[in-house]
Amino acid sequence: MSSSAEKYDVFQAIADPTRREVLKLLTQKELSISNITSYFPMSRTAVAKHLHILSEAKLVSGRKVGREKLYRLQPESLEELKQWLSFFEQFWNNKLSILKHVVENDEQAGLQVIETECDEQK
Amino acid sequence: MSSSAEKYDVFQAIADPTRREVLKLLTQKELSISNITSYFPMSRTAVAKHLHILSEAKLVSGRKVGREKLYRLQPESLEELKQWLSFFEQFWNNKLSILKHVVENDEQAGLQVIETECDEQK
DNA sequence: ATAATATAACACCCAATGGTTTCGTGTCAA
DNA sequence: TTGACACGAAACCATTGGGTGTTATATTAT
Repeated sequence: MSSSAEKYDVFQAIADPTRREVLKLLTQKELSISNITSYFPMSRTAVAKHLHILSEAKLVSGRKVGREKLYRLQPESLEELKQWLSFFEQFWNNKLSILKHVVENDEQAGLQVIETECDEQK
Repeated sequence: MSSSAEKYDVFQAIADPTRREVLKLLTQKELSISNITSYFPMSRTAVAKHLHILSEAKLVSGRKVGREKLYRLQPESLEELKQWLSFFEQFWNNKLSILKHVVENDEQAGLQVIETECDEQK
């Protein structure tokens, strides 16, 4: 690891529950690696690796303060995720309205009904 | 019964570029496995595995039609991702002021509280 | 200076991932 | 019925990821 090229993008970075929890922690304030480690049942080295991955994805940034390294959130990088999501938003709003229609007419099976119901081909 | 013990959640499902591409394809219309495979430089089995993962994450659903299995997008599951994202949204434009505010008033322990707490722009 | 602390840098292990191929089964069409 | 097609399941393999521990280095405190 420790490659110069970035192997991790935002999508991979947030795929891990531990890393998502770290991000949540960092919304509070800057934290050192050891400090963050105290919240998790794993070694400091493991947490440092997670932080390195988050750092590659530009979701956090670390600055050296004395002998500690303080990490802080860099939430702007989540913009990429938001934009990716917005592409699908139109589709699932559409789906939800259809779902509502289905539920109104037949309200037993819910989500599973839809897959045999609406099939608009382009 | 909301199923149980799913190996793959939404976050892991979208971590893979191939799977994201599959989702994009499925926004157009239902597609069979072989049809989807034609878009990728990998075997049909590999694509089927990706589809299985997407299915576990409830991002797609498949129905058998004759000897084909047609997959369709199930974008409602992206709602979970959207909600996760919305938690951080409040931080990435005015993160400095909020961060300062949080540090001054309260320390940790309130991770879950914060999402209902500070949603006002300063 | 010395000791204690915090992080970095490695080497190593195990499990999971992502791909392959092969084989079997059910389905559609001559 | 026969054969091509679409899929599923399983075995298999290479690579990577996340975990461990150990050691090294730099900073702070005494």
